[in-house]
Amino acid sequence: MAIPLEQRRIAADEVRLPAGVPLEGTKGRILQEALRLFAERGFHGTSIRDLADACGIRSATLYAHYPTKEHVLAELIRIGHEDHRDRLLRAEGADPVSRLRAVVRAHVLAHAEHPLLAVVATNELHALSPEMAAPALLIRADARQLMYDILDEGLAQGLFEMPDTFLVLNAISGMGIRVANWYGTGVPYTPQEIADAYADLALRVVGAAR
Amino acid sequence: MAIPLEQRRIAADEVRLPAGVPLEGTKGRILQEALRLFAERGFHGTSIRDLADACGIRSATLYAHYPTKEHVLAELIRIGHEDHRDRLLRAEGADPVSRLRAVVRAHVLAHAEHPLLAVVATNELHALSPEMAAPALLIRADARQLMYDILDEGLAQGLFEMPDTFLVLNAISGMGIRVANWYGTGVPYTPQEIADAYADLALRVVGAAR
DNA sequence: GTCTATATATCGATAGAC
DNA sequence: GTCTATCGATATATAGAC
Repeated sequence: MAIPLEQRRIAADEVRLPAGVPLEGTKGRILQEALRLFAERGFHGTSIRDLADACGIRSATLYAHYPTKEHVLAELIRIGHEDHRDRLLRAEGADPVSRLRAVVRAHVLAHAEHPLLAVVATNELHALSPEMAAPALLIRADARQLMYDILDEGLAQGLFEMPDTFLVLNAISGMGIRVANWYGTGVPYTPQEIADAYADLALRVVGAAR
Repeated sequence: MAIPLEQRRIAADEVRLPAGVPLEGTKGRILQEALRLFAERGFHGTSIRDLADACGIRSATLYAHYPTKEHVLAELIRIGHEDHRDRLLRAEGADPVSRLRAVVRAHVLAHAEHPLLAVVATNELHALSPEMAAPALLIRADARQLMYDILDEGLAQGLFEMPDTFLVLNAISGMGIRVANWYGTGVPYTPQEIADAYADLALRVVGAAR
């Protein structure tokens, strides 16, 4: 029986990876099918044979491309975190208001344009060994600091008016993260529209004078 | 090796269930250990032997209390959704502004006071069969409608000013859901303080005149 | 209700032929 | 690089004694 849309971890169907990720050949196929299955069922809910079946190969063939199942997950999580980081680093603005707008847009776009990847990166990190998870944790810490800097600067310049930086950062971050879960089939907005709307909401949250 | 805090799915440590849930005896012990393990590692990442070991019993003994592992998860998800629903139903207010404040407070409190339960209810629903997931889906739909009604009424009365009800609802809902992931050890706020702060943020998000 | 013992299926991963 | 075949470990769940 098909799982109802509301029960799924993700509303999106389309399997998509950021530009530059090699999709050719069996290795690319494995990565895409792993993305779909890990997003839908989780890492531990997907067997090596589920993955091989989805790729149209035998399970032993997987090991010609990846040393273990965990390495496939680690690769997806690396791609997801690097894509998110690169988007944030490209987000620029002349002042805290426009910087916050740009960063929130980038954050939301990452989750709306690659929802499966974002769900895996967010929700399956715990399945990695601490050694394999470490690079993603560094990227996360940088992203967090980047957002803190914007909020602090907006406060210092008297542009923002917030009850608490920590809580506001978590609120803005969290509402973007959840986009990956609900954006997909049947949602009548483009990722750009959602990003724009959420950037406006973030500016309200920080109390930016408008 | 212990998993670093930042890699965990949850920051909270304390295993707690809502008032009224029976905790006595082996059955209560199983429920509490399952809550801890399913929140930390996920349903598919927890074996029946992991659970039995945590309870200090043999795996066969589990089946004297629950017919399958899935039934243990279903029970936790039922408790989580019913607690959340009951909190929302108790949230009252004379006008849309105070109703929204009360509902957001209740939503956030549910996630901050029972973060493990909320993480399991939110993130492991997909692991249930559609039949066992159905009751939770009904409760979710009701909660969503309840929030929609408040936003619509606030708009109709000219108290709120929003770009889009759907996006705003998802934003407010999402920032509360994520509280379950980050609230816990080392966070220097009480659930009440977070709930109050997030209620203020939600009022900013809906553009409530203040 | 809890145990020992085990049935049966599936797990991740490997060996070796082609 | 892909296959067939299989290893050894582990999965969920059950049978039957106490």
